[in-house]
Amino acid sequence: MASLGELERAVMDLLWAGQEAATANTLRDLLAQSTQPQDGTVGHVGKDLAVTTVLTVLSRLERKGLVERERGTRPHRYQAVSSRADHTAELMHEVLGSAPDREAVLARFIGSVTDNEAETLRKLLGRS
Amino acid sequence: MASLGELERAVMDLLWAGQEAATANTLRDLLAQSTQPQDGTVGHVGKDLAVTTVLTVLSRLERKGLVERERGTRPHRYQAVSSRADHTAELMHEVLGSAPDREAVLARFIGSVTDNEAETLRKLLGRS
DNA sequence: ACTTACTTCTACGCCACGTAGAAGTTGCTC
DNA sequence: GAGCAACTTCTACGTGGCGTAGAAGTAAGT
Repeated sequence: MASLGELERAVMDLLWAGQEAATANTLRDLLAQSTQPQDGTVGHVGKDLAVTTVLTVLSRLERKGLVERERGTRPHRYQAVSSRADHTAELMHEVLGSAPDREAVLARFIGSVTDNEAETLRKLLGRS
Repeated sequence: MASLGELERAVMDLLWAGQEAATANTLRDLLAQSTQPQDGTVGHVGKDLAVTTVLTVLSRLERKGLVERERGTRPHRYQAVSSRADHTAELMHEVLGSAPDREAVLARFIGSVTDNEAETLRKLLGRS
């Protein structure tokens, strides 16, 4: 239940980027903009999509529990359920969780982490 | 390019479990056995598959770079390219890699790790 | 040469996802 | 309060991955 499609990911990226809940139309516009001349934004460059397409995707994301919508307001407003960092961390746990040899995995994982990140991890883990 | 199907995963589990390279037939038998009365093995319980099915899956796994085969021997022998731990760790890096806020992700990640694992991680990270 | 074991090719059904039109609903305006 | 405009829901189609396997091709032993 982990992976997202390309468009789904693009939408999530937008939702994660903006702090406010967004409408389908807003998202459609943002998705269209992303392609403009000098594009800085990543992802799904400049798709000019129908609003219904965005809505379909949002529904699917809602079904997957990644997005929730306020049904009260007239144009429903959508927002990510959890932050990107939370979601990614959860994904990592999911990947790790399916392993019978968690420690071995962690060993490999740590083994191929950058020095900076190792330092970060040490700090996060508190003093040994 | 990450996720595996159910059968693909079952096959990988077998390849990861056995240390020797295996033939399609062997794998087919192992997949069939797994269902027997008192099953201990996880996964895909007791599918009685055609050998061609297993071969198809193995080809796909080969294409994905997870498996390699010796073409010399007459019944080709298949083996996992990397250990399960390596593969899982790689997956974790993949998940993490797609995040612009790696540190935040790591923070969340270790925030929800068991005490034991935190301890393991401290050991793995060693002193500076 | 014939049979037998093994491999490759081709294929079908299902489901996720990108994509969107058609149909239904709600709220504003005259 | 009837009609329009905006919005949502329903339905659907094309593509591609995966489970599944038969048909066709190839090699190896008798």
